[in-house]
Amino acid sequence: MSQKVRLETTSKSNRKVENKVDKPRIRLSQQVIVATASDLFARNGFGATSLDAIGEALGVTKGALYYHIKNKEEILKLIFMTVLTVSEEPLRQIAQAELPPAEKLRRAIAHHVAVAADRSPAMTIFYREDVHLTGPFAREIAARKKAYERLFEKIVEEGITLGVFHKEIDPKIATFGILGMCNWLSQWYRPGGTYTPQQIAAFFNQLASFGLALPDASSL
Amino acid sequence: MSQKVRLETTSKSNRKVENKVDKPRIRLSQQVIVATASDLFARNGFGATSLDAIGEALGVTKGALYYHIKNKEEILKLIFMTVLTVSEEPLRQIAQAELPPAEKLRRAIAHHVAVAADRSPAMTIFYREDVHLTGPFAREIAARKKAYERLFEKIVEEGITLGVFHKEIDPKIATFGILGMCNWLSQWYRPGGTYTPQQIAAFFNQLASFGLALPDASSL
DNA sequence: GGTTCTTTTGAACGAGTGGTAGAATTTTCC
DNA sequence: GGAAAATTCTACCACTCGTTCAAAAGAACC
Repeated sequence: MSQKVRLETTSKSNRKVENKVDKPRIRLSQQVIVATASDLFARNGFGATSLDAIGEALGVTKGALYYHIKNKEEILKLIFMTVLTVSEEPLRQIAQAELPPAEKLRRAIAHHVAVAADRSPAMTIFYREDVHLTGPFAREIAARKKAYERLFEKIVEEGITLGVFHKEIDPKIATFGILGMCNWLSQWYRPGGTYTPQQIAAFFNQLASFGLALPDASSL
Repeated sequence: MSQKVRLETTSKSNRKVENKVDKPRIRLSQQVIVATASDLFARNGFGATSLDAIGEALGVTKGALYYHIKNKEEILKLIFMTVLTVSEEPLRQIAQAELPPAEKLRRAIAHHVAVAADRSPAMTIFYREDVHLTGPFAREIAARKKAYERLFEKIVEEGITLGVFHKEIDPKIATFGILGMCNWLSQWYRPGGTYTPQQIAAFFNQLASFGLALPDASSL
């Protein structure tokens, strides 16, 4: 049939005499499958990424994948779980802490941006491929996603209640705005760019807290 | 699987009879195909939406679609073109107008939010399914998307140059933030919600221009 | 009614998919 | 070295999908 031509990596200790490829030869596991699949899903989409493609990226036939995973959807589920696991607890800590709302918001943005940047592929999948989840798991994810947003919203509400945030802006809309600002990272952020995630987070906090306009401008 | 819902073609000529219950029986055309496909693509994803499903939604076999469209990808292309067509020109007008940057920004946000709200399904597809575009068309879309962002960015730069916007925030990052805020609408906006697109746009402008924090707060 | 043009059908196709089973291979451990 | 366990490969299946096309059905016009 069609023989796939692969690039040969130059810097490998060839253990077997075969004109076969020498791939990274990493020990297969659920973890590495999910990691590799994340990259492919993020780049090409979940539906457009075949198990053959995942196997090939790992230097393995797709049959081998099934020893470590139940099926394709399980990979997707694990990616979603990873994002939630990494995201939820830190935000809960920040929300509960004894801090002024402005500081909470700053930390929440920093946290969210950090996750979005560190786990860029997973984050992309999290917000793009949720339509492929089905059944109770889909509902669980939706619920936890909403709970996460709610934590953000509470911080904004707290600021308004304490009189340090404008009360003209609806907390829900403000939350969606700020989260959208952060989540949009997955559309443009690339590691090694001009700014570090920390710097980006600082910019976003500046924007969300004080806006673009200079206070001494002509307007009120 | 599901049985085919039969149109009542058995009866006599029914040119003016509109009281059908089963299917809309709209005259097939490229336009209605694209419109229906947009809804399905937005809800279930491009890859997961079959031509059978589109045909069924229109009360027609998928073969009939091919009289009006070249192939599945063309539907996607048309959706992308629609979004750009509706978006580009108005923003260009705003960017070129003789207005203070703050007002330009306000109008740009209002415009973008309006498009995102009015064309919610198409907008969702525009930012989610771009991985399915291939060849020169993919590059063209990417270029025009970037050009659109650039117009936004110019407005911010102008504000900084004229000294009415903070110069601490990188214009590119600020633009990504604001656009992200708006584009995130596709994740949560539903027509008929609590706020109108105009109100949402006003909130977003408030946020982007002045931020959440009250100026007279303790901090600097 | 007859002719022509437009539109839809229905069936078929070929490629590609996720998934399975068992043989084959490699690793582990004694 | 060798048995047992762990892991991967090969071959295959059932199915779905996008696409094609000849034939049927409508519509329009005279």
